[in-house]
Amino acid sequence: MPKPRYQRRKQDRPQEITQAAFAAFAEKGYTATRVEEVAQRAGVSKGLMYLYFKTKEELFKAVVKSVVIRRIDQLIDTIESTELSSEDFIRGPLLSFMKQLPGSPVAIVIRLLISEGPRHPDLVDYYYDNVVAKGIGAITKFVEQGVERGEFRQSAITELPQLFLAPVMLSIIWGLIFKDRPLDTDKLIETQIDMLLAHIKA
Amino acid sequence: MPKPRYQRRKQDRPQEITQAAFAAFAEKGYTATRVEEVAQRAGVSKGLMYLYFKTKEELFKAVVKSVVIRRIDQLIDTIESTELSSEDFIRGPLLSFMKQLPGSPVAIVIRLLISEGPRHPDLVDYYYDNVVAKGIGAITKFVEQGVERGEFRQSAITELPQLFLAPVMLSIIWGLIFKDRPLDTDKLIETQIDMLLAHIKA
DNA sequence: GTAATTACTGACTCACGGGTCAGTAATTAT
DNA sequence: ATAATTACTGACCCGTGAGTCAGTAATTAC
Repeated sequence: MPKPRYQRRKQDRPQEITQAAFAAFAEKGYTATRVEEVAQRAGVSKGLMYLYFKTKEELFKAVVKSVVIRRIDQLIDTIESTELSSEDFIRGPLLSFMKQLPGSPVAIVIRLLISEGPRHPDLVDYYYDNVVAKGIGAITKFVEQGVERGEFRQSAITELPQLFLAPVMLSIIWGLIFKDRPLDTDKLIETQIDMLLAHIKA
Repeated sequence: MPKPRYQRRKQDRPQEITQAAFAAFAEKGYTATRVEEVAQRAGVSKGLMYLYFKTKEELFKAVVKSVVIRRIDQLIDTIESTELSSEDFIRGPLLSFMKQLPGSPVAIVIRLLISEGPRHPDLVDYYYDNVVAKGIGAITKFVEQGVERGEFRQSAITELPQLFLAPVMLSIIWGLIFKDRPLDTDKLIETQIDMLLAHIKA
């Protein structure tokens, strides 16, 4: 028969389904997304969904974990191996990293965690440990490095690495709520970096 | 009969119901909250809910609108009538205002708008016009006032009033997702103000 | 007091969507 | 080819919760 109605693709299904689910959740949020709809997007039947994920909630967890950015590990590696001065590193690689966050999947994950996080403390822990703590830790370590090198002075910022992330967070939330209203997120982030550097430079 | 089973209180019901609904939404979010539960909290039957609000969605809108902080108008009035220098005003009334936001109902509304906003563009507009635009406008106006007075110099910050709100936003989101993990939001906000002032003082 | 009014109740309906499973057809083994 | 295996389908089940409404009792009018 020339037209098999479907192919067996056990290997690829999970990925394809989580990808489809991520797209759907991004558009409608977790609750408003129907399992049937994810199935359609992934090109499978509703029944198959439940062969790969026991429940909708389990699918949800798989989706969130699937977008844990490994880029953060990249960034940490870069910090450790860079030969740039602290300031140049901040104005270069770190700034680029920060600028792309508002448009990245991280924004969606933030939305999902705000909506559904309270019902999934384990997921929140997971994200905190693997993304937030790492990111905060990297920034802290980096600032301390700058102090050791004599480029930066001691200041409150060593204990408040969140100040680097504040404009990123605002940009993300702004984008989530006020999608269409303009905001120059790049300039916002740049200006914050300017201020921070002015504040800690030795 | 000494024990009437209920009292008729047409006047107070709407308020009582929206208050109960706000509390419930704050705890569980919109979708996970059952109309029946709000009814119980408000001490009325489920049926009565529908005499005051045609649908659950309409109740939702009423709730969000009910917490549109009039405090923002207060703040604007204060700006216009203050005799403090620009810096003193920022370090005083404005700082206090900012510090109390993360623990205020605004945080809840942010959560609700992130979760449900995409399905209620009119509500988003309403909130933007009556809270965000006003707040942003007030800060902008105030900074410009400082420039006119010669206290501040021209800078990118005039066009980026969101820099004032960035640490507030981060504090709010942090509180929503990582409820229990400590963050010194007051210090975060204070330090941002310090930096901003250092950056724009003439 | 009694009647008229209406705020309020709670048992009901019904659509919706998560989850199931007997059957089917693609694949693999023989 | 044929049988054995199993990835996959889609019609079905059933709990849940939004929304209804006929009836009830508190209030008001007389």
